[in-house]
Amino acid sequence: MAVRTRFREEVESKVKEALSDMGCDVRFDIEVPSTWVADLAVPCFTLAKVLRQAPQAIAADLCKRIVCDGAVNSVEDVNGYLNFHIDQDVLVRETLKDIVSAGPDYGKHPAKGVKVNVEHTSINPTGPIHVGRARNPIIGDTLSRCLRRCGYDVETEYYVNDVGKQVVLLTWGVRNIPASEVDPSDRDKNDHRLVPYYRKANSIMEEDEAVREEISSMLQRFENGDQEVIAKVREVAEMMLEGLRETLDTIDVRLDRYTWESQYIADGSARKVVDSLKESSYCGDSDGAYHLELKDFGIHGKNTRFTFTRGDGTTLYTTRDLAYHLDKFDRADRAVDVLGEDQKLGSQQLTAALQILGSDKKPEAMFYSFVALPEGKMSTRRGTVVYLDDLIEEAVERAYEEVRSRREDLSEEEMRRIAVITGVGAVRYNIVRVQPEKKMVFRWEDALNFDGNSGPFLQYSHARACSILRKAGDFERTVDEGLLTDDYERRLVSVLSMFPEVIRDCGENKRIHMLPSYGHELASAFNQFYAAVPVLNSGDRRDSRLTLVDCARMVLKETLYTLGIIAPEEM
RNA sequence: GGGCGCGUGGCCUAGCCAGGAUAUGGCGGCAGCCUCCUAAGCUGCAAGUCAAGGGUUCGAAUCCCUUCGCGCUCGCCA
Repeated sequence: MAVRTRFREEVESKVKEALSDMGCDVRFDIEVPSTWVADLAVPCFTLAKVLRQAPQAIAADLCKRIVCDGAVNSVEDVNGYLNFHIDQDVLVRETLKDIVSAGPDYGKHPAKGVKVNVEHTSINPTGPIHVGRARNPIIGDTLSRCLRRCGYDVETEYYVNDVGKQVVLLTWGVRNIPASEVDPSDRDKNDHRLVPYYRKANSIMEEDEAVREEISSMLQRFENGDQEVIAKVREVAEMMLEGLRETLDTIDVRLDRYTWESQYIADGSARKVVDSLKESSYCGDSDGAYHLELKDFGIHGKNTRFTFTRGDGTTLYTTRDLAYHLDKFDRADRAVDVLGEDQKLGSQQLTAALQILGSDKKPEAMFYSFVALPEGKMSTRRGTVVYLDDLIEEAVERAYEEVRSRREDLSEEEMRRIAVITGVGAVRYNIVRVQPEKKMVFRWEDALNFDGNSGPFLQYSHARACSILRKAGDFERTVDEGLLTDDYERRLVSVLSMFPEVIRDCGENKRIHMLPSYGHELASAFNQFYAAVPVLNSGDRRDSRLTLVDCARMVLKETLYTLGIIAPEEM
C-alpha cells in the first residue's frame, strides 16, 4: 500500500479509536491543510455539537488519547484542529522503495478489467484543425493516458463526420474543379490543399443553379444509402483526414480507431434506431418528421423536442449518433465523449434518447470551451483563425532559437530534435493546464511560454536529473532514510509520494488539469533540491542522493508521458 | 427571452463537487544569485473588496437566492 494511503488510514483509525474512548462514535472529516501546518488535519468543529464541548477542548482531549506510531509521527492540537504529521523516515523509505521496485509502473493502478472508449477530436473533415478546437485532441489524449494509468483498458476513437452537405460539397469541388482554377494553398498538406476547392465549390454553388441541384441530388442519394456516392465522399474525406492525422501526429496524438458516420447509414443501424424510436410513447410527428418529447428527461425550456427524421424519412446527424453510441456500448463498458461546449444540449438529448432505446449505459461527456482570439471568436470566413499547424511550427521555431542560444555544443540535428520536443511540450502543456470548461483566450505569449508553469519547465528538470545521472556513471541504488535528511530532500520525496493519488484523481474524476499542476510542483521541488543540495560531491550520501535523483527523474518522465509530452534527456 | 457554463492581484490560474486555520502557483514588475551537478533555474519583495448584494452556518472563494458581465445553446444543420 502506498505510504500516504497507509498514513491516512492510520489517522482515521486512531481518531476513531480516541473518539470511542470518549464514548462517542461520530463521523469526522480528514483534510489536507491548505498550508504546510500539517500533513493531514481533523477539524473538530463538527464534533462540538455532539460532544457539547468547545472544539478546542475536544481537540486537546483527543490529542492526549492518541498514541503515535507507524506512519504517524506526531499529533498536536491547534485552534480546534488535530494536526497530524507523517513520519519522515517512513515516508522517505516507503516512497523510494515503491518507486525503485515499480520503476516506470510507479503510480500505475492494477488492471480493472473495464473497457473504456474515449471518443475525441472528431473534427469535421472539411479543413485543417485550428486552435479554437485544439483542446479536443489534447484533452482527449491526456484523459486516455490518465485512464490507462488508472488501470482501465482504453480505446480511443475518432468519429468521422463524412455525412452532410459540407463534405458532399467538398467532394463535388475536388472531383469537378480543375487544379488550375483554385487558389494555391498555404501549406503542402492535404487538409490545407483541399480548402481552396471547398471555397471555390461554395462560390460556384451560390451562382450556378445546376450545380446546386447536382449537389443536392448527391446528398439525397447519399442519405438514401447509395453506395457509390458514399464511397466517393468517403474517398475525399480520407484525403482530408490524412492531413488532420499528420497534424495530430506532430503533437503525439494517435487514435486507435476511426469510425465513419456513413457506416450507420450503409449498415442500416440508423434505420433500426428510427424504427425503434417510433415505437416509443415519447414519439410524435409533424408532416412526416418524427421527434421525441423529452420534457420528462430533465430538459427544460423549449428544447424538449428532439427530431430524429426529416419529412422525407431520411436520418439526421443525431439519429446516426444514437446508432453510433449503441455500437460503442457494444464494444466497451464505458463511453466517454470529449465535446465542444456547443454540444451540451445535443448530448443531453442523446442521453435521453438512449434511455428511451432501453440502453442501460450513459455516455460520459466532457466539455471544453472554445479557444478564442483576443479580438473574439475564431472564424475561417473572416480569416481570423490560427491553425494548429501554425502554432506548432511557431512553437518549434521559438524552441529552436532557445536551444541554439544556449547549447552551441549540440549538432544541428540534435537541436532540431530537442526543439520539436520542447515546442510541442509547451503547446500541449499550455492547453491542458486550464480546466476544460474555462474559456481560453489564445495569446502567442502564453502559448509560447517556456518558463515557470510550462511544459519545458518540467522537461528541463528532467534533463537536469538525467545530466547528473549521466555524469555519475554507475552507482549503487540504496534507500537509506538516515542519509536523506535535508528539508529539500524530504520535500521532494513528499511530492513524489503524491503521484499515485494524483493519477487517480485525474483519471477517476476526469480532472486532468491537476496533472500539469502536479508536474509543476514536482519539477519545482526538484529544482529547489538541485540548487541547494550537491549530489555528485556528497561523500557517503552520494548513492542515496543519486537514488533520489533517479526516482525524481522517473516520476518526472512518467508525469510528462501521461501528459503526452516527451521527456528529453538533455536540452 | 429560456437553459447550461464561466467570473479569484495588472494578466493567466489552483482551490469550489465532499464549507474550516494566514487563498495555490505562474507571467509581468522590483531586488539579489553562475570559481559548484544545464540560469528554460534558484532566493527575496511588492501586488487580492475570491464579479456585486443578500441568505444558511460557530465558520463561505466553496452551499442557496438575486443581480451584473462574458461564452455557448434553443435547426426537418453537422
